[in-house]
Amino acid sequence: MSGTRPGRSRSEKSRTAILTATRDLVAEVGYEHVTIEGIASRAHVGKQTIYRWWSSKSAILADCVLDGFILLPRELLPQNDDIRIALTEWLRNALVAIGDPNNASLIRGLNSAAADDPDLALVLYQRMTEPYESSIASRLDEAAKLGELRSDISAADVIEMLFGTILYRLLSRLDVGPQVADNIIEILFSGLSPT
Amino acid sequence: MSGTRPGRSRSEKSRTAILTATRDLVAEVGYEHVTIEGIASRAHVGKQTIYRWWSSKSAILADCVLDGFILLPRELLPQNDDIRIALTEWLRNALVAIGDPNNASLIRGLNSAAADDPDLALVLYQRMTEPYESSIASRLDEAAKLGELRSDISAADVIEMLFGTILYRLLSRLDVGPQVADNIIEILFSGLSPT
Amino acid sequence: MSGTRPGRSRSEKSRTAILTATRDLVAEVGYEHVTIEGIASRAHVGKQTIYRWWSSKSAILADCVLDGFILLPRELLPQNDDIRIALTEWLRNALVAIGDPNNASLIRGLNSAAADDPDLALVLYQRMTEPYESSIASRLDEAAKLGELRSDISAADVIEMLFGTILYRLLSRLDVGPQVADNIIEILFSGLSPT
Amino acid sequence: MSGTRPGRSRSEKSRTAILTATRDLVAEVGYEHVTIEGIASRAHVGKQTIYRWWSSKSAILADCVLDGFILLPRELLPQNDDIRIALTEWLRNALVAIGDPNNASLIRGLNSAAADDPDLALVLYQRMTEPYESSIASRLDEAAKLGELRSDISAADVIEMLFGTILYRLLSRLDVGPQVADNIIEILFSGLSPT
DNA sequence: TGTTAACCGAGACGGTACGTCAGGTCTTGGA
DNA sequence: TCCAAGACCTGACGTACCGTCTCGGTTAACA
Repeated sequence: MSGTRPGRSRSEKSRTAILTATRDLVAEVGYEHVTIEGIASRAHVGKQTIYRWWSSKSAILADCVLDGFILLPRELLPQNDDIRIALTEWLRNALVAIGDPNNASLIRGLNSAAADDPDLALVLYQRMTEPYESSIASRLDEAAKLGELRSDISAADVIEMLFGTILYRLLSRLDVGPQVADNIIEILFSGLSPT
Repeated sequence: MSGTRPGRSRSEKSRTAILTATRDLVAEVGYEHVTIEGIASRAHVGKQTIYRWWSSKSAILADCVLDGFILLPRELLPQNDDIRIALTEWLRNALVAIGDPNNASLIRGLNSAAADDPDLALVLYQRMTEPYESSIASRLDEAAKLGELRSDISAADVIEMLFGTILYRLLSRLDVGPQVADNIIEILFSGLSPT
Repeated sequence: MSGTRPGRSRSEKSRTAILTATRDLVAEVGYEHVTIEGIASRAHVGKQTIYRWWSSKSAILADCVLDGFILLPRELLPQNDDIRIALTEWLRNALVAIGDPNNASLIRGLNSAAADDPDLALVLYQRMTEPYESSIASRLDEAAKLGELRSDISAADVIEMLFGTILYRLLSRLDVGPQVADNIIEILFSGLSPT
Repeated sequence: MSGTRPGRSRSEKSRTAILTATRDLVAEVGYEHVTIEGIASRAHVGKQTIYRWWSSKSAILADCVLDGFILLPRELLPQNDDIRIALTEWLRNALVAIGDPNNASLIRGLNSAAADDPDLALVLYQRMTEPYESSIASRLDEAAKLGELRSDISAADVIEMLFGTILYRLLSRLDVGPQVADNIIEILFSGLSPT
């Protein structure tokens, strides 16, 4: 009653080589200029081995993300008492990380892949932001319970505004300097209305 | 006494046909699946005529934007006395417009083009958002003068947060329903801090 | 225990289809109007398959000749006791064969290919005339031994004059009627000097 | 009742420049690689000026020949008393002339043009060989009258054999050394039959 | 002395074919 | 059954020329 089939089993070595090569190539030349043949060549792998396990370039990239081959520097939310200071710090770190050309290329690549394969966009964006979201969301909820924040605001909406602002800066500019972190947090916390 | 060069002059008809075909194809099949040959064929134009005037697919798309062939529904800021109500209305309209599949495809296409050609991203994003930005910015400034808004906040930062949030929703989801407009504006105006 | 390289081996079917299509197209439209795309299309073959194995149009034609895909009607020298009658018969047959429009087109094509690719001319002309030459040369030598011909004359020179005369007629005229065979042989055997 | 039309008349300068450029290009790169654009560029002439007066590449080449822009070194038949010595000398000179790479290229080019445009072949070959033929033919006739040659042989046939042999050597070999002149003349005069 | 019409160089136009790159499939021999 | 290698057909790439069609400008005969 074993589920094992006859024949040679999948080569973990090839799988790893393919995902590594894909991630590196996306960072180096951009998603659009990555080719299956280029991946196969760099990974010392036959094209058929790629097509046997993945259906498209974006699917490989998706696995890169799901298997942790692509990992933005996971800036954990600093354990500061003041939620506002913690968030400012985190945002500034995130902007610095994104400022690294390698990371920026990767994000732009993921962005292209998502634009090309809308069904994939959900998976990609969720996995990319998930680790950050969970820590931020719990911190926001906690702060709300402590009365440091309004409690009638959805953490998801806040996070969406944060990530959207970061992504927009990345896509619309070549530089994504961290200097705006303070402004964003100020607006986010105090709002536009005069006091 | 003239600076005109010898030879037949550029055909405005061909130029228009190429830009129109490009815009339509991007909306129909997505930026990555648009081919120069496809554009030439649809525009009844020789490939060389395209390559004579543009250096790449993204350059054509850039001209589509610069020449107004791609124009998101230009939602003017409603002339409401209350800046907050006006902005909410505008954001809701914008989200509805972006919810139209045709517009969404175009934006996704522009996004891909920008990701592939970073030097172009600046032009693209600026021209895309320019008409909205100017009207919103002046309205924000005006409101700040009237004391309806804080005056120590950069309108550019606010606008960036608005557009970022919209773009993020578009890219990370298949639907971009207008129902979140209220939440966003609420956060933007009142901030997260408890009153 | 084998020198075979890895990978799929060359398709004999494609090779044959390409050579056949080339030969037919040269005969149909003339060498100059044959295109690689036309060959590929007629042979139901990818262009790359052609370029993988041949470097130019003339190289394909060379292989057509070397592999026997182009074969002028191999007029064997009639087994007549009299060398002169045999040669006259043969020359007349050759002129008739060359008079066939299909054959004439092929020869014209080979001629163009040779003119375009001098390094190839040698191979082409040798292979084209080889079957005739060997039979004629041996017959001439034999006749010389029997005292029917002068023995101080190079058979190669004689053959060259024969083929040259035929080719010249083919290239310089639209018709290459067989009626001159007698004249040529008469000159060749008896010479111009008065008896 | 004058036939002259109003308007600018044809530029002789352009016509000359076109024919010169064509002749030079054929000699330099070979007939097949000569392009109309190349001719226009080299002659500092608009393409339209070429198409206004000629219908094809081969037609230009025909005019080159007809107008004397292409002229093989016109080896006149030496005025030797002995027709045989005169012919040998002439043939040797002709083979030397054809041995010059520039001339060989031109002849190969004319040959290609003729192969491509059979209706043109007649004109081309006739004009190319005409000057030689006339002098040789008259000399042969004269010799026949003097009893130095058989009188029942068509001079045209003899000339054909001579030119055919030369052309064949040119096309089938890279070198066309003059050393065979004696052999050819010997065969031509004495024939193959044993004395 | 204009006017008219055909010429001229230049060069953009819609196309065809070039030779190359990559896509996704199929076929080798070997693990 | 998987694997690396690599040939296969397909289709798009960006370029070179084709033959045609404007451009502004020149040049001759006619009015």
